[in-house]
Amino acid sequence: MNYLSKPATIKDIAKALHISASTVSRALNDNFEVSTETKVKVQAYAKTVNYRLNTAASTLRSRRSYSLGVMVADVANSFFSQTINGIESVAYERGYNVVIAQSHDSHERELINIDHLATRSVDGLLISMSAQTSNYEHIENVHSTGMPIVFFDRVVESINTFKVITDNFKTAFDATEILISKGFTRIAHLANAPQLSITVERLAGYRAALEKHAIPYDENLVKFCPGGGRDAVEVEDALRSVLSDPSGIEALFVASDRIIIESVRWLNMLNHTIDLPIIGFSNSDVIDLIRPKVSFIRQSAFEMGQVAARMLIKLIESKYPVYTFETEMLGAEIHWRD
Amino acid sequence: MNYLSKPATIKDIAKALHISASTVSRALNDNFEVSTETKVKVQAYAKTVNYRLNTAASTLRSRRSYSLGVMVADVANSFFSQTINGIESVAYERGYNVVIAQSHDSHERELINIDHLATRSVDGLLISMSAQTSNYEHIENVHSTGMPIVFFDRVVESINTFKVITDNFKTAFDATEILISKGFTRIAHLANAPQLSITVERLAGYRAALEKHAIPYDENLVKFCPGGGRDAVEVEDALRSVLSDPSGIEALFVASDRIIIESVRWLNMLNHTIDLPIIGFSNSDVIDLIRPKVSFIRQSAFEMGQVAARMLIKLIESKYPVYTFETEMLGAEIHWRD
DNA sequence: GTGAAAGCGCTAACAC
DNA sequence: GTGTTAGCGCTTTCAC
Repeated sequence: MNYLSKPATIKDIAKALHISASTVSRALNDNFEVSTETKVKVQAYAKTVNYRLNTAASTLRSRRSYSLGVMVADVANSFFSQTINGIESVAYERGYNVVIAQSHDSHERELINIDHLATRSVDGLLISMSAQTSNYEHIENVHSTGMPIVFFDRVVESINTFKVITDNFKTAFDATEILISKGFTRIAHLANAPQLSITVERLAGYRAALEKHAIPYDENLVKFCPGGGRDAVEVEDALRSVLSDPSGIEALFVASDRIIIESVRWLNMLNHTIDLPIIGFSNSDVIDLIRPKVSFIRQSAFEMGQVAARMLIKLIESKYPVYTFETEMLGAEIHWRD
Repeated sequence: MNYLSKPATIKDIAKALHISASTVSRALNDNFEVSTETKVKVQAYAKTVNYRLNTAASTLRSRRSYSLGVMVADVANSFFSQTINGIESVAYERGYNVVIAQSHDSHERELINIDHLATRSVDGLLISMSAQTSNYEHIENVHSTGMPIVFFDRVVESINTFKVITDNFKTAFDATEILISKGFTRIAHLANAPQLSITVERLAGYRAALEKHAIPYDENLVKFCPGGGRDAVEVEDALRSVLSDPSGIEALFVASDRIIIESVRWLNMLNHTIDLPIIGFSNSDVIDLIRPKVSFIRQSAFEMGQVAARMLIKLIESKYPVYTFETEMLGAEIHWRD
């Protein structure tokens, strides 16, 4: 317990073992040029003195930090926490750390955090956009410095890089069609913030399904929640609006977890006077315990994290500049509950 | 869009402005010795060239990273995500970054992550122990290097530093007493992993309440979940065991969010043949929507994060070694639901 | 297979 | 109020 003793450095080890600092560095990095003998000796000694790499020095010199920055709206959101777990699983396996930041769907917070992450010497960035962002200058800024970026879930069309998304169009289409197959035609759609890529895609899927079945699209049945459902009042307003539609509604298609929760909460407050089939996007692990029952669409969040992390590491480790970028689409599972 | 151009350094700015690098550094750090004139000039120019501090260099030189490491079991756990938000709110205000790592309640993962965090040059650590940890050598190791540490929620008694906890004894006592006041005497207790501080404290509160009301303590009604409820089977086994008690049980006191969820899920699978009042610790924001209804104990998670962060920053910024440490206790709210 | 030397970008003592 | 200088701990050529 040598309290407050300065951590041992490579130099210390070199001195103690009567070899050069460069050899110690090589031995610790398992460099093939070093003899097994010295490697073992160095590594053993390093352990006894509780040696810890000074990442700052290493990063400064090698220009590699072996850490990935992740930017999500909220870690409390099940979808994102699952994505993070996917990212971590790949990152750790490949020798990378993960640094997480939250935008809380605020453009300002996102701006600051992207900047923090970028300056905090990460080797690359995994980004899912905040609901309140419609100006992408801050992203373009770091991207233009050569920082590798991969978007997931909520992407920016105009920035040319790797992206991983759910097949939102198809999934929303299928979900809407299920409602139609149950005989519902007056289907309200509670959407997320209008500028999000996922919002646009899901709405398009919903519209396409209506169209296919010759159900007229009624814009009064579509309500956006600019705060992403973060504000209970906006959800309440949206719900109230579609529920008071003169022609009535028969079912509800909800584009996000948080909006589902607030909708259900509000419906519960009305003491179950309204019986409305609900289907929506949710990766919550307790959605099955919530009453009234909601049917849900589960995205492949963990897998999305994995794919995104693999893309990013590929980008980081590429010896040559990458000019061709792919967008990978993942499927989702629809769980219908009567 | 000078694509792939190397980021500007302090030297570049110095050269362009015909001043020295140190003045630039001072100007960027808003040092009082620098004239307002040069400050403005430097900061303006820095902005035009999109200057970003190289944290690695800064940290290496100043031995300060202005970032706090946080170690929790799971960011998906509402209690922890709320704590993290509290930590962030204080950290940002005081100019610190937050780096989050998850143990997933695995001792091995915790070991690796503590090491990563420590080497990732954070100025201090906020730690909530994993459920599966009973050997604290890895913590003692980093602590002995002089790394400031603050424990929150799940603390290690034997390590002498600042700690923030919920008053688990009192809260568990009160909750148990509520059940008793409703006329229940056969109250089962589903506990978290036995080595966690919170488990011990909550169990003690439960016992004390029984004792006060002269209800005999029956160890058959107390079941631990070593995995912290991470494994549905362990919860199922625990439940099955107390439910099959020959003398029967009348109510359930559950010590953790995850264990509540798994309990409710299992009870639901039995098709509501069992009607059992449940009270438990939960910071979930959807606990009110779950059926059957559960009464819940809400900890001051956000506040706990704030207090812990303040303590840590105090520790970090202290000019002199700190020898007297406090443990702060926070209250919790009990929400009874009929 | 190992060593010597240079330097990453920044900060902070010291000088004036 | 500003400049000079040294060096944080590490990696990586270039020698041999």
